[in-house]
Amino acid sequence: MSAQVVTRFAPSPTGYLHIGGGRTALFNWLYARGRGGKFLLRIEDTDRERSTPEAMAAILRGLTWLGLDWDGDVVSQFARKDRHAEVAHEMLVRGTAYKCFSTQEEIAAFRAAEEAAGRYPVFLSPWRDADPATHPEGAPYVIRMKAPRTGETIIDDQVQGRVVIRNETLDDMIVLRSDGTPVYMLAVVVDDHDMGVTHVIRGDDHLNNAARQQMVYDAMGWQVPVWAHIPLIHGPDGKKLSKRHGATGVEEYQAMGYPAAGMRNYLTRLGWAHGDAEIFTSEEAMKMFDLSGIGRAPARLDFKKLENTCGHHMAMAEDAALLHELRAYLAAAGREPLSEAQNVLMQRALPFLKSSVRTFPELLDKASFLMASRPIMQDSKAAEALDTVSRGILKSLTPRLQTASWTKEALEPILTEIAAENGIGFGKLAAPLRAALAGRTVTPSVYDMMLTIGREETVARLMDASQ
RNA sequence: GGCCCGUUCGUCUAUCGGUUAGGACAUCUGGUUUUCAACCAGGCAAGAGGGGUUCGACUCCCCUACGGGCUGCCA
Repeated sequence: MSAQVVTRFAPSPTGYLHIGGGRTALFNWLYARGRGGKFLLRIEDTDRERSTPEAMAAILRGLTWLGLDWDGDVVSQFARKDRHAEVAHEMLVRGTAYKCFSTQEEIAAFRAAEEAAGRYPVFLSPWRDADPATHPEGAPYVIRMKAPRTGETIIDDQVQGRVVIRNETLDDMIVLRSDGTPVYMLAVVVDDHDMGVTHVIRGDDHLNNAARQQMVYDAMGWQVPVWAHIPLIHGPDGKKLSKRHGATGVEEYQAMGYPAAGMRNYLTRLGWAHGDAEIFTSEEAMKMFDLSGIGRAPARLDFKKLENTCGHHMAMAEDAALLHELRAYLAAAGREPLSEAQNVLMQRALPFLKSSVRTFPELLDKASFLMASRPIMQDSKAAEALDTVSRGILKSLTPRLQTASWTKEALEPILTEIAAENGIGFGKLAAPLRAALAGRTVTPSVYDMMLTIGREETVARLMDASQ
């Protein structure tokens, strides 16, 4: 019987949810959900200077949009500071940590001297093995971990493999500051242990830190979690993803109109693979996802593929869910909401509209014929299609539409007949029809449009255009 | 500077010592079509460089180059 899997996502609330962070959260979610485990959320807000409630709210919004639900309450790391301090003092008792009275000036001087001598600037505290009797009374101190000076620390990473770090390159890191507050490196370990985290899946910028953290686990006699350090996401030019590449925040992608399911699929495949699987639902991804499928090289963002993936998910989506997400998009992008009438028409049009669009803006563009209201304004190309002859044809068409039953089967013969009577191909008839119905030359099928807006509106638009 | 990680088509990747190095996106060509898409068929396209190990290396080892990360009383 194996213990339940517990993963977590632990962002710092210093800004919006970064796309890389979103993917890290996604991997943790997928791994836990696919194994009946728990996915926890912890906010690393110990840096009081940079942490803001706005940032925390933005991160939660980002995760929610991505569809990543977490178990239990959000844990505040700052709120657990007493527990962290307690562990630091327990390390003191165990003899795996010590009080260090060195001032920052002394440390800086030590480092400068080491560097000048061409050695590693690793600080070696003179208080490491000092007799407590020699401790200065009432002087401020930090608690440092008594890290092994020799040998090596081995991180058995599920993605990076066996990483060996020589202990001499690591210093006795501070676990508790002189003001009694814990340092991140201690807080993560204590929190992960207390929360029962079994698998730590995070960015590989923490790979080196893992060695230090593992020392804390060892010092406390706690079980080390399974490590999985995933590569960061890069911009299209291969450099670290930053603002100049465009969108880096998850919420920006929502505002650009990418469907969340497509975003999840794309992000899952970015840096992870399972054979030739490309398009899949989250449920399928949960079944397939495993740590061994994660690549070791950083991946670049490719908007073309993102769009393509989103296109598949648009087509796969259920109409009701898609309509719901469309309205959420409109709100997120600050666009005008659908009117009652537009909502009804949209429901009718979604089945054929969704099959050929990638994003919500594209969907709305294809739906412009139902978003517009009379009189329909023609763009220049559409106006060209409405020459005198065409207007006459449209005019002769309207009486027949009045009596036809409103199905594609019934309309098709009427339109082909009209085209034949006028000695033109169907294509020549479709152009002015498009212009009259949508005001453009690029539109969905004329039948789909007519069926969507209905007989009355169709006839009215044709009459308008034939004037 | 030191330490750690990485490098297969333009991009995401498969391969886990023996393959015509496969798939997807993009791109190009053709087909279909009432327009744009979508769709269908096909084409182009890759193991960073150099040394080893081996009967045989994209796969294992070393060096170099390039990219990234860490090196804080930040997280």
